[in-house]
Amino acid sequence: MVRTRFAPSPTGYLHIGGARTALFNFLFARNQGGKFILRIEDTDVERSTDESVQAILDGMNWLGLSWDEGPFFQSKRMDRYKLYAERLLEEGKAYYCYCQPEELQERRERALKDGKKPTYDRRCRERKDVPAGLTPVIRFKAPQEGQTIVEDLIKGTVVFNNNELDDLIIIRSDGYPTYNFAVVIDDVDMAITHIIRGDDHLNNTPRQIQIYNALNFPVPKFAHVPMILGSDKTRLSKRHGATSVMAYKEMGYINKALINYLVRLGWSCGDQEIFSMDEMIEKFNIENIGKSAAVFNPEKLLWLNSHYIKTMDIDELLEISLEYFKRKHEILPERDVMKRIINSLKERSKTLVELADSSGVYFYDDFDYDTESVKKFFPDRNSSILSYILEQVKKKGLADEKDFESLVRGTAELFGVKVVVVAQQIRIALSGKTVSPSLYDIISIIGIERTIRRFERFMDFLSKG
RNA sequence: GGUCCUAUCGUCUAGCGGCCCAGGACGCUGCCCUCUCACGGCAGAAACGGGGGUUCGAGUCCCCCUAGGAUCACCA
Repeated sequence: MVRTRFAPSPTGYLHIGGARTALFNFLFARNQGGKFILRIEDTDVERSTDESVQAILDGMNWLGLSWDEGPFFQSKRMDRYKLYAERLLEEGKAYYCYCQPEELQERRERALKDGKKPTYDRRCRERKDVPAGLTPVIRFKAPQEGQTIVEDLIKGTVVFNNNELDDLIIIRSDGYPTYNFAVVIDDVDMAITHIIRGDDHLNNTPRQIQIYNALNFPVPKFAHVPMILGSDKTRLSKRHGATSVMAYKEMGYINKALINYLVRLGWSCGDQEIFSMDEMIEKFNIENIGKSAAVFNPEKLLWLNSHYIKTMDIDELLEISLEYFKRKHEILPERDVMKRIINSLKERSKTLVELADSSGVYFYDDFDYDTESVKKFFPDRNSSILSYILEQVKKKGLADEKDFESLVRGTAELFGVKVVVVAQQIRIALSGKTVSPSLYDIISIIGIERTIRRFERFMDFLSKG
């Protein structure tokens, strides 16, 4: 049975890179009929916060990445790490080290200055005495000869010389385990079969394999996925814009669009660009994950978002866009009117924020008139075309869109002007601008009464010069 | 600096020795559609980092160079 995991440290929100790692783990588990486990790596007491834990959970939930087990917390598993550290100690595979952080730091810097490798010199390895007043750390006795080989599902076979790897600390002086140790114990306890994570961990992998070996644990399969880079090809960070998953929700992105964007960043399935969650699960595989880093491209994400806005079921679109409309307007019309509003706006909105922002024309009757537009389409402030149309509407009403169109065309012909001119004059009267949704959409949604009022208000405005 | 990873249009990518004078997508440009803005449709510009091999044949395999990235903590 395949078991994968996502193991973030709660030192901030769920970011784009983490979300993609989580997604790949999720998809692989689902594709294989396995389990997806969530684990919080909070052994760094200084930097871990409860808010971050919540932020990560929120992000996962919004993206729809549901986990089967957990969340497990490393901070609640201290006895497990202690147990195995002691076992290594007993078997002579680990030892106490009394070197203090300051002196280690100093030695590292000196080595670096002399152009040497800044590795730990193993000086406490054979130490027998117990210095008073010093709390020790526990170090892993790493093999000094031979090689450690990582068989990576994405990168292939990667060979590390053991003399490159030093005796890493597995238990800190405060009793907390370090990452490379805790991660091994956890993955074994949770029976993880496939470790899919960012390739910034590739260099850690041989150390972890050595610990698996020392403890006689079976080594899981590794798949190191390439990083996500910013537009300047450096690691994606705040400098490149929003990196928090929830910030994208704030900006009006749809979870499905973000997921869809993320899955295609580093993974492909022929020429297919659009994937539903079910399709992703069905088609996802590790073989088609690329080997090189990918640059995050906000334009493509925006395109996907607008695609989902355009093609999404209207009821669903209404549901998810409601909160954005509520942010913008005190009261909202009833459901079916909202649907018509959204339908008229969705073709020209790339985000849900844009969708809500562009809805003003349906909500307010007391808008300002854009001076440039008025100047352009009413150079002598003549409202005769509008008053003719108003007259016709009052007399005959408007049956449907066809009716409206023939009225506009008929009017254009009658006054000897282009259809565009008539349309734009109406548009300005109805919206104050030269850009708006389709005229008949506006008229039919706000109703004939408000349409007439807007006409009269504008003609009044014109006459006052 | 050591170690490790990577290298096809600006970007995401297809390509797993001949189907490639390299395909798709975003973006860009032009045209069409059109009551504006959009949507949509059509067309176009745009790439195998460089050098050596292997082979009848290389974007595809090997080596070197170059360029990016990652990592070298009592962070994860």
